[in-house]
Amino acid sequence: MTEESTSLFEKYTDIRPIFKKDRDILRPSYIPENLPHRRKQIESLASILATALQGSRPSNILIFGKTGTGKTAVMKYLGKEIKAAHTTNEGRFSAVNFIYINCEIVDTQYGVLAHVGNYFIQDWDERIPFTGWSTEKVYNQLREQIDAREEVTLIVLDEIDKLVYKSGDDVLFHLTEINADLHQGKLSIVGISNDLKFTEFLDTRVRSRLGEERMVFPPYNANQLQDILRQRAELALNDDAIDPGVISLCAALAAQEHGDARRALDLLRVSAELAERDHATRVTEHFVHKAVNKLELDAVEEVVSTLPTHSKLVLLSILINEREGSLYSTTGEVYDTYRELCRQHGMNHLTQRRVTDLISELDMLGIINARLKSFGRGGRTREISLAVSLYEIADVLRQDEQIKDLIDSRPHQNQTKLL
DNA sequence: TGTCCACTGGAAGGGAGGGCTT
DNA sequence: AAGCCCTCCCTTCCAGTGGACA
Repeated sequence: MTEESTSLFEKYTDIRPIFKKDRDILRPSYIPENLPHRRKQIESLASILATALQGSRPSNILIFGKTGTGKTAVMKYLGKEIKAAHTTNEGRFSAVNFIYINCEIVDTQYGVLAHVGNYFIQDWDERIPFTGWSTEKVYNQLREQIDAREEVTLIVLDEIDKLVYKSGDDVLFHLTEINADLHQGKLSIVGISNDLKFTEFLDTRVRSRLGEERMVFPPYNANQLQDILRQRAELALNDDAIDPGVISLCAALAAQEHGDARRALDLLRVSAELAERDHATRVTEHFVHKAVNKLELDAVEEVVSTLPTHSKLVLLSILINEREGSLYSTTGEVYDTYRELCRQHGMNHLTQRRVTDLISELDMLGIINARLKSFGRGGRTREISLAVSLYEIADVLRQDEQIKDLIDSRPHQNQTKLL
C-alpha cells in the first residue's frame, strides 16, 4: 500500500456519517413507537375504537386539525395497535379490519368502494377492477365481503373533504347506512380533514351519522415540535451530528407555520441531507436556512413539472405577460397570449371556460395569485400574477422539451435574457 | 338608479379511454 | 361484437355579478 492510497481512503472512512442507517425515520410518514404530545388524543380515540375489539361497532368519528398536527400518524398508530391487540390476545379480542384510504389519491365513489372491497380479496383474479363495474355492483360486493365475517371493519378516510368536494357525499351516504343491511359484519368510519367547513356540504343525515364523535387536533407549539424532532433525531442521526441550535431553529420555523410537524421534520431531514452532501461533519443552522430554500424550490418544481401541457401554456402566458411589464394580467389577456402560443405551436387551443378552470387550479396550487376584481364598466375578472419567482418557473418550464422550444423561439419584440 | 362590461362558475352533456358482461 | 359502466377532460350554454359610469 502506498501512502497515497491510504490517505485516499482515510478521507472517506474518517468522515463520521450524519445519518444512522434508516433516514426514513425523519420522514413524516414514519410512525414511531410513541407519539409525543398526542397522548390525550390517542387515549380518547382508543377508548372509542376499543369497542371494535369486543366485536361491537364503534361510533363514527370525524377528526379535524391543520396539516402536520399528527392526525394521520395517530390513526395509523392506532391501526397498528388495534391489530397487534388482536394478534397478541387471540380469542379474547375479535379481529378488526383496518382500512386506510387517502382520498386525495382515491377521490371517486367507485374508487373508495373498490378499495374497501379489495381489502378482503386476496386472489388477484377476483379483485374488483379499477373500472368497468357499475357502482352498485361494487357496493354489493363490498357489503358481502364485510358481512362474510363477524368482525368490525374500520375505514379511515384521510382528507375526506377532497372526496366530498370532488365526488359528493353519495359514497358516505351508502357507507354510513350499510350497517342496516349487514347481518354479522359491522362498519365504522373515521374521517380526517383539515377543513372544518366541508361538513356543510354533506346531506344532514350523513353529517349526523358521520359526526357521531368529533375531535380537533390542536397545532403543536415550538417546544412540542422540538420534542418531536429530538425523538426522531436520536433515532435517525448519529450523536453529535447536529449543532444544538438546529432543532430549535427547525421547530421555530415550523411553529411560525401553524405548528406543522411535517414541515419541521422535512426541514430537519433536508438540512441533514444537505450537510451530508457537503461532506460536513455536523448539521449546522446554515444548512437549515439552505433547506428552507430547497424545500420551496422542490415544491415549485414538483408542481410545475407535472402540470399537463395546456396548464403549462397558461402558466407560460402569465409569465410572458408579467415579463413584459404588467404587474398582473386579466383572464382575457392571459387567454389571448395563450391562444397565440397555441397558434405558434400548431396546437388546438382550449375554450376560455376551460382556461378559467386551469387558472383556478394554478391558483389553488399556489403557483399564481388570482384575485377576483371588478373594474366597474371595465367588467369583472381575475387579477392574475405569479406567486413564485419568474426565473424559477421559467427554469422548470424549460425542462419540458415542447415548452422549451416555445420559450426560446418566441418571436416577441421584447425577447430578453430574462427567460 | 339603471346600464353595461368582462367575465365567473354552475349545469349538462359529449366523447375518448379504460374495462366488464353477455 | 355489442352493450354497458365509470372517469376524465373538455365544450356549450347561460344566469349571475361587482362596481364604474352616465
